[in-house]
Amino acid sequence: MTGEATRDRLLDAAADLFYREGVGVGVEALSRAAGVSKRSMYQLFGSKDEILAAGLDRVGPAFTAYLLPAAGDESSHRERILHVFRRFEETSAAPGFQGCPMVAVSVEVKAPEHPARLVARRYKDQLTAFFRAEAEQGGAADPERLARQLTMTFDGASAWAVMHGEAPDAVEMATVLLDAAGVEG
Amino acid sequence: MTGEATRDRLLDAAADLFYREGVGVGVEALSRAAGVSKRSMYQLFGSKDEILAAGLDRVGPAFTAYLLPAAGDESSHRERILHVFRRFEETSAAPGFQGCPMVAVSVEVKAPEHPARLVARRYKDQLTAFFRAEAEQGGAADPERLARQLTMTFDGASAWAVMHGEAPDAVEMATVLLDAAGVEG
DNA sequence: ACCAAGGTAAACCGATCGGTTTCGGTACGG
DNA sequence: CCGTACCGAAACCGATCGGTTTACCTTGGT
Repeated sequence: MTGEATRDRLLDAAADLFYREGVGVGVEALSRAAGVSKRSMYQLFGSKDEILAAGLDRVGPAFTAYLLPAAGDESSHRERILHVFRRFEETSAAPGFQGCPMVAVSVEVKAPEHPARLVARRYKDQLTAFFRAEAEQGGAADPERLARQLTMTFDGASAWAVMHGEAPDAVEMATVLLDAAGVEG
Repeated sequence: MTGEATRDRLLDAAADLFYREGVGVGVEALSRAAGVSKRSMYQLFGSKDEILAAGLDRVGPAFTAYLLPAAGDESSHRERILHVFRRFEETSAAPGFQGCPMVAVSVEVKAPEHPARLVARRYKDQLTAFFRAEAEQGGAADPERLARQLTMTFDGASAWAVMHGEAPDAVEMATVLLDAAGVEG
């Protein structure tokens, strides 16, 4: 097996396992689940922390691509923003939903400068940047502020879903904020 | 030392340590930090999980008392709600803030029926219930919905603070929602 | 003065932690 | 046809995991 494939299998398993069971899972269990020997793991990465960060970085693009509207999307800026919250409501209702993976890692890893936390923040900032750009083009009174509020709505709804086992109405709340900011569509 | 005091010292240390370092801390470290022998720990509680739940339950009342306005408070319902977010902004700016302890435990512990998660949800529901009561008396169009939105604002702001190391403007966002729901004051 | 009750310290249990190393293959390029 | 680069299996390292147990000590009530 080529090194690329080994690396991919490892990181996929890492992302999945760390999300489902928490960052406390041991490298032994990870090795087993990934079908990759510890030897190979430690030749590809220097430590479990690096694997955690790289695993997050691997699912990051899928995370973004799933939430954001498709490339050729033609709907209004308001609708493009609401698309994110519709996607959210889909996933958060599914069994086994453990909250936003970026937030989960940031909460579980206490060291603020841990590489995985930097990765998590990067993807979360991507989401906020998307909101800001759409808010701006949508004519929001204060795009920066609205973007921050929408991101908080996303993560607040995520926390609600974790604690109550059911998705709250995130689209509705985003709508209120869009209305207040004067984003039509 | 009386049994009460031992129990209290243990639970205080547990709440503090589990919050600061995560639920992964070992019972050995907890025993050391609390100044309570493992023997005593396991006579008072049956397992680490029970200690975790009991520790959360011990700080719960302080958590609620800190956020909610004082008993004899005379301000408007709107102001009483905003009081919670002002309190939040105080704490979330402090160094070592790791997010809402109730959410943190719910994220770190993956088993949905873990006793500690039931405790966490109970206190979070207390907060939502407070919002709902104030929203109702404040003349909100849909008190239940507003209460849910305010709780999501609280937890969303908490997540933002964890990821960015600085408190977002939660009071401002709550204000937008109060305005939209027609709560004056 | 004495005896439980309840505390501590510390050894101990098997399992697992993150991480390293050894060994034996096996596939591929010269 | 052979070297070598990569791989997996598994032993191994000291440390720690959650939890139990033994042995000793302090304290308060009678």
